[in-house]
Amino acid sequence: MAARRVTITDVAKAANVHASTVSRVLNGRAELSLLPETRERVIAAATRLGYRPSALARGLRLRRTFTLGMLVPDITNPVFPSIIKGVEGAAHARGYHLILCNTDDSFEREASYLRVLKEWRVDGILIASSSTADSTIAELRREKFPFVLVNSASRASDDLAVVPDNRQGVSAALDHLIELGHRRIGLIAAPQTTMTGQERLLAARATLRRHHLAHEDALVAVADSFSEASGYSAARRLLLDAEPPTAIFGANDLIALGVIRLARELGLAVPGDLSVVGFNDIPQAELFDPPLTTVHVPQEEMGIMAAALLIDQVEGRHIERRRVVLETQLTVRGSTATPVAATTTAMRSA
Amino acid sequence: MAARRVTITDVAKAANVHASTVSRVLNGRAELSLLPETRERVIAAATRLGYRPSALARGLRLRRTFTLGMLVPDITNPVFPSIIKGVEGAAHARGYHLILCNTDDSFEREASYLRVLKEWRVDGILIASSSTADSTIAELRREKFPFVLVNSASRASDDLAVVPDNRQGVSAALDHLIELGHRRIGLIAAPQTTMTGQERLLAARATLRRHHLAHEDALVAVADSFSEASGYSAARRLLLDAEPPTAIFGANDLIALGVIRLARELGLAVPGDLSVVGFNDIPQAELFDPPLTTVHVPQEEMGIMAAALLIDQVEGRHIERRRVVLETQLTVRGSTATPVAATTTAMRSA
DNA sequence: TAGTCGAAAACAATCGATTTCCGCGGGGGG
DNA sequence: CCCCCCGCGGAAATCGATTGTTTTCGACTA
Repeated sequence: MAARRVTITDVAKAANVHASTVSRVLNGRAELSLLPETRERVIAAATRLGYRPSALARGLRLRRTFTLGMLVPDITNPVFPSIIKGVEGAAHARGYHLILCNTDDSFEREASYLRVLKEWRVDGILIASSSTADSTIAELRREKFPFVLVNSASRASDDLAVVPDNRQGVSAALDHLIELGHRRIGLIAAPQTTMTGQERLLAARATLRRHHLAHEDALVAVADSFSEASGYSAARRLLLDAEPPTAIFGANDLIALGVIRLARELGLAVPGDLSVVGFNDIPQAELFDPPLTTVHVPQEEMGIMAAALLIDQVEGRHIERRRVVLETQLTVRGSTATPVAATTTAMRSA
Repeated sequence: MAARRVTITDVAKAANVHASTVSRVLNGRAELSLLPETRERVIAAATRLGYRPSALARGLRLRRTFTLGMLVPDITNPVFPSIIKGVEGAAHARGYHLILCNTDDSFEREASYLRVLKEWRVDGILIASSSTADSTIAELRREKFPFVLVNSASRASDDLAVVPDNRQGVSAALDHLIELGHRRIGLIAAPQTTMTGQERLLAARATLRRHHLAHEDALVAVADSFSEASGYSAARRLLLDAEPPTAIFGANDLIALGVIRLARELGLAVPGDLSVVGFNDIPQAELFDPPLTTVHVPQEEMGIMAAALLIDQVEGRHIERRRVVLETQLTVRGSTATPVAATTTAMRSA
């Protein structure tokens, strides 16, 4: 291995002072009385030796690490990189960095990582992992460990959270479909073990009810996960039905893409035979075939705000809103259109 | 804050032994002589108190952290999540975890993060950041700090690296275009400050030369980055030319998507008027409009192998191949076709 | 000239673990 | 009967920083 790392004592020796003096020079507040001459000598020695303080030792002593942990369920879901980017940027700007943990939608890995993060004494934790067991969160809450939920809130409304306005988004998506003339609208919900999954399904049902539309069980399928594959297989249950829907709302974009893939395989034209709407507006959504109509969520901003909220809490700053709800906006692209049946009807009646 | 953390001394007191004994019980090798009775007492106390050792203290003492750092240039580029997932999984399986750093293609952030990672005494570093300054790598090399390059190798062939076979991939892509009948093939290279950029451009030129095809400057544009936006603006320089190419090879998928976006805006049909090939085969590549013909790179596997290589090095295991080159495979989808001109010519000659 | 004050820097405790070195007591061999 | 060795586990040093407390020393005052 390389030559022994340079420690504070090495610098002290080189500058002919005591280690504590080095520490004071390097990060003491300005009002500390130190001879300018000493200060310079220390700084010179430190730079000459290329001294870098050990984050481990400092963290141990300070009981602070300036590090945040982040739990993400599946980093290959394109929403998350955007969120992470936001978090990372905001954290960096405020002098923190990030330990990222991919939980792969597994409770065990989530629990395991949470333990690891605590062992590392991260100053706070961001949880984007929507399936997070309530018990896990409850434990954090009980321990008063700083944490913020991103992209999915907990039932206990007092937890810090940054979320998209699911209700508004879902409602806009379905309003759009209905306005286009769709009456048989299929829903592919996300796992009901997740708050996001529950909220979006609830909102969808409410919207349909508001429009006095049927929302029979035959029109609802629950995907196993937020992935394209799950969307694909859940879509089977709707599209192979005797009376399939003319439009499908997927609880997120990947699910919607899964639907589109199946539709294509079945020879259904999208949006000709089937309209599809997603949720999130992942990057490149407009380059898909067809360009995806979806509910836009300000992903990077969500990350930025979550990091800010967490750091505010960590630093004991006053927090105004404990739950930040970000507005969403329906982005209409090419995957939705007037249903064929409706067109025919309209033409007949004309 | 919560009640004081449980330390090893607390456990020791509870079990009526000395702290050193607790340490021995909890992670002493089996051959250590300890009364089974003591062992049980300690374990009971530890679980009862919910003892979790401080990674900070342990790392300080052990001079090992079982943590890897990873530098990524742009996490929103869909190749990276796949690679990261591989790295993360492999690391986790071997008892390591990951600090992920998004450098945003900035030298400064890269340097800054590298410093941070060393301060944290990570056991090794994975560098996927293709633009990494040579000086940075040289420093790591000089310090004998364990590191592995992922997805892009350094010129110094002795560095550990896991890379796709750029030459083979690029050549397959261009062979394909040529076989389809394309003669004016445009190249959109990636930044020539990156090894990946250089290698792919070099390989492309070599392939064209092999086929005795022109590769005039008018047919080559260099993108500023590996992003869709850069691909888009670089494509301008080729497609707005008096005699535009009938096919374009983009140095990665995002660049290719940028080309497609521009083509669409210009009213060019892809692949009708313009064939496009990318590199990497990012997730969802087949769902784009048109489905992207691209060179498949085993991304997750690349991550897995890189992590394995790094950990092997960290643990002092013997390393067989210092540079792992993974095979690529051209995946033909919908974005490439016979050029219109060629068709016409063929028909004429028929 | 002794005493006081204050600035500057050294000393030492501490964070929480690991590990080397010892001490104690008992059993076996000489 | 004494000594040695071994099994068990305690004491203390160590990793590298930070920070409250002392010490030192020069200047100033009475």
